[in-house]
Amino acid sequence: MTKPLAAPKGVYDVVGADSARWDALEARFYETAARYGYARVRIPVLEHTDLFVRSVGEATDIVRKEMYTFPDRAGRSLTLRPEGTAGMVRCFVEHSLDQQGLPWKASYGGAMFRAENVQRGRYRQFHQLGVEAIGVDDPALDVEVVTLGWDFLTGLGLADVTLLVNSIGRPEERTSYVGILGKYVEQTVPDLGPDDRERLKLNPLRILDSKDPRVQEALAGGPKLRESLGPDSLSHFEDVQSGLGALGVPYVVDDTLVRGLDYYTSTTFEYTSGALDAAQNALGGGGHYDGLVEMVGGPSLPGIGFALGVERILLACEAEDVLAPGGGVVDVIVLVAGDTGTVARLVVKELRDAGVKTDTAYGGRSLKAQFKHADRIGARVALVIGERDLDRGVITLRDLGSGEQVEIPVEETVQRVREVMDR
RNA sequence: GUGGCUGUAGCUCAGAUGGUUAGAGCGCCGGGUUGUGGUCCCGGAGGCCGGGGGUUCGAAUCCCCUCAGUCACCCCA
Repeated sequence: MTKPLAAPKGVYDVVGADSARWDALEARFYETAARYGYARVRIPVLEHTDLFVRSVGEATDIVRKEMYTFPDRAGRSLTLRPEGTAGMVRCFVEHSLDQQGLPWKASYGGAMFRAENVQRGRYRQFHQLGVEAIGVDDPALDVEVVTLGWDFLTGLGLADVTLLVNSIGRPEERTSYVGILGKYVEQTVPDLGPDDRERLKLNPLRILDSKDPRVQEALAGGPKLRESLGPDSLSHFEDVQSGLGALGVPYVVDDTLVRGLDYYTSTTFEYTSGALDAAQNALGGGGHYDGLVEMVGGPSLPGIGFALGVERILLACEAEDVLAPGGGVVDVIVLVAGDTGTVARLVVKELRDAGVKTDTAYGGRSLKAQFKHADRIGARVALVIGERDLDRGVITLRDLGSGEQVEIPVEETVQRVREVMDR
């Protein structure tokens, strides 16, 4: 016996009904995105490290301590993507997709990697579904993107979802606010904790997330980001809000909503679930990224998008008891009684060719055991290919739901099975 | 990365103060029904008690380390 090997920390297998739910979730997402005109693209999991350092931002936790980075055999530094937007923008730039009509609207999904400590709803390999719309600056496009995510989440049956929106303005507006804010906080709360001191140094806007009640109290009476925004930013944000209102999408303005990636500008938003534990309640989020395309080496074009966490959504669905897995793995199981294996396999093939999900019992076990197996895997119909019946040109069809059982001519198999399935 | 809690059969969990062959329920396999499941009855298989080291005559039980999970912080999906 070799030593049992387990999956590494923070990664896991998705098996059985969980996998079926996963498939259903993904299918719903891409279908929703397609209805909004977002076509699916597939981008690599591996990128040059520099892409993330430049786009996500050197000061972010992701880049500073959470990336899976390693040299390839030629010594180039590669990184397992910690998020999807950077790669999507790189794809857009690399293929000059701005030449194909703007905005470029695309959806994507897949595994992301961050070397964080593991918790429920937080893994080292986790999965996101997202969209990006690049090339046009129009508040109506913001509204479309935010609405798409909202439609998808609520369309799953989730009721306890809150949409938070904010505007963090242009970089220069933010810089001036950060200066005011930093001074204000330092003066009001001179003995800041180490966490907040670090925040102020590396990413001052995140002081707004402080857990220190004194800081929160000070912030309540302090300068607001909104007050540093220019008229363009303000009117853009107002248009977004009125656009959401016009479509009946409920939102909450949260002026402390600051996202952790450097490339965000202007509109930011987040979907949270009240059904999840407070610490891990974000289902997803996104925002505008107006300097990113240029930063990656493309033209100066704006973009907006979001990413949703598959694991978080699945957790929320579980908590709200929606997105129940559908039927069994197979509809029909073909059982063998006596020396009829050859005929049984032909019947199986015929059903499969006809598009019926079909399995059969292997291993030459007793009919009783075969029936138990049929029940176990959730088959709806059992066909018994029996030696005695076959002599008369018939097989036995049993409806496993009702227990009704009839003999049918073997050549009518597909047709009779369909009749049972349809009722 | 830091701290708390947890780790016994496929799953959920019992195993006071260390003491003989580590148990239950469910599940699985077989039989009762030589061709009939989901109910019932009977039987069986399946455990380096997460891993390593230590204390002890003796460790699932106590100590240390390690791995994994979980919760919180941090951060985010």
